[in-house]
Amino acid sequence: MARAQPAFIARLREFEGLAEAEAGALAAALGDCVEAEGRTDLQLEGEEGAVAYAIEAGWAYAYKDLEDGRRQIVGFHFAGDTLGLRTLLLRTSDHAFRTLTPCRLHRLRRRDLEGLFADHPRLAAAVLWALARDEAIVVEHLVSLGRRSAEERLGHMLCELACRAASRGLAEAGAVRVPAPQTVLADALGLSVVHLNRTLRPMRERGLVEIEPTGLVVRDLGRLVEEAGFDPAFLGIYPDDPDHPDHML
Amino acid sequence: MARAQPAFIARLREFEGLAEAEAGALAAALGDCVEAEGRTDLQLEGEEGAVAYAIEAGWAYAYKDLEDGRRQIVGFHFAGDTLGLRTLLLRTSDHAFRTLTPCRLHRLRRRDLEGLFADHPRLAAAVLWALARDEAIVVEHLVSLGRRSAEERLGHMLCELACRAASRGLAEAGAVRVPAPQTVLADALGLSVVHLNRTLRPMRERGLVEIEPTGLVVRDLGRLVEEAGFDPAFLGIYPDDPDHPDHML
DNA sequence: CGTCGATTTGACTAAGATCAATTTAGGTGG
DNA sequence: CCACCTAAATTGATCTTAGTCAAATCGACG
Repeated sequence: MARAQPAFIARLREFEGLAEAEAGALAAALGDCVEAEGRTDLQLEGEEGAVAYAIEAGWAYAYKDLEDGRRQIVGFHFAGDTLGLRTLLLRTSDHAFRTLTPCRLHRLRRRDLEGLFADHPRLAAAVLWALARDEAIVVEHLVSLGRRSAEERLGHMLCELACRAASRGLAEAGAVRVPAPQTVLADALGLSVVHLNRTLRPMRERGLVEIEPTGLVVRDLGRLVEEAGFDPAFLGIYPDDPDHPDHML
Repeated sequence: MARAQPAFIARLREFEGLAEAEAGALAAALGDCVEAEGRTDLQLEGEEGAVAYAIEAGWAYAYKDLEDGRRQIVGFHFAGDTLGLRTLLLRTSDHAFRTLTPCRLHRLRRRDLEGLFADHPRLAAAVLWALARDEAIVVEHLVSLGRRSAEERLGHMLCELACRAASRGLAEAGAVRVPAPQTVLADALGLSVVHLNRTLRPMRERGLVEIEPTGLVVRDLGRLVEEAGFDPAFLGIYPDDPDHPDHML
């Protein structure tokens, strides 16, 4: 029985014209899905050595804990994204991953990945591209933390998340749900929960976002993008081109 | 006449056992060096399309300007590092590069890189590794900006730079010179120059660093690493292993 | 009904920014 | 050699942003 193509492969193919054989080999390496509960840490070490994941469904995030309990969230990931690939490549484990919602994940073992690159070299180039794109997002996040005010950071991050999610079809009725509690958003933005909450208020009053028990909902992405002065170019997304597959909302 | 191996190739080889043919092809693609003056922006577009650089000598940094003049420096780069590779791969140009000192650079054209990956697929894996390592550094920087105090940030960044520089043989008599004025350090750390200067003072008084006209000099890296609680694991450097080639100072 | 985590609000504090001089040190021209 | 210029470094005074502490509220769920 033929199965639908894994989300990670679909995303790679948007960029690199992968041959059937390559896509097939990658699909074989991805194998079956594991289920993970919401709000749990993901294991990066299995019985067979280091693993990374390709997300099939659900949201997760990468974070780093400091010794004294402070925590910085590095980025959010969902269907089509990869988790821990860098860690797998570098053989270090400098940070951790945690689910926000229940997730369906493909395991990626280092051994399999190495074999894959040896047999299908173009896959290395494709993964290289995926990694470059992830890094562009991290860099933009870094710029926000270094030089933008709380309000600007929040606006930019919500734009980034909503644009990415929308471009992968995760918008519901024109709205994008970010299934993260405020504690998590605060740790991503380098803010205290209290200050995040206060920064959020004016945005809620203007109808840009809404807080629901299941997470924050971006109600008016267009206006948010405009008010935040957000430029989605670094995402490789083209929101103004209705003919482009990434056109959203 | 045989020339010494470019620094970038030497660095790749530390990690991936590249065959002679691969190293030779990469060396051919790198070609001759360009000279760049200190304190000048690097062009990312040439007559032949987008270019990136592999640094042979000198220091440079990647930065992003915001509309209103604020600036965030993303990272510092020197011999063996690459500049603009991500931009080249993604075909976007979301930030810029500027030299600190006079630099000797190899140009890397997109066309050449694509041909290289097609002919020598293991090079794609090697570059993938280099990119992963760069990203680990960016992530650590991001954590600093989000959750560490000015003093902690400064300590960590100096450790990172000094460890990296030392591991590539850029230490002089046990000291590492970071050829950056305080304005640049401040923009990297997300601080004002005034506050950076004040944060620097206690470190100078304790003899950890020194300010000289040509830049900041890290005098006692060991103590700095200890006081900052810096863990160089994410750099892929092993300072405590005298047998390892990365052993420093 | 009670509990627990998440959210919200108020009052106060602190880290770091901003503004405004002043000093320093190299480099330049005379 | 000296006067002068400029970019960088330094210092003081004041202001703002965001953090901390503490308490109250809310909502889902057993």
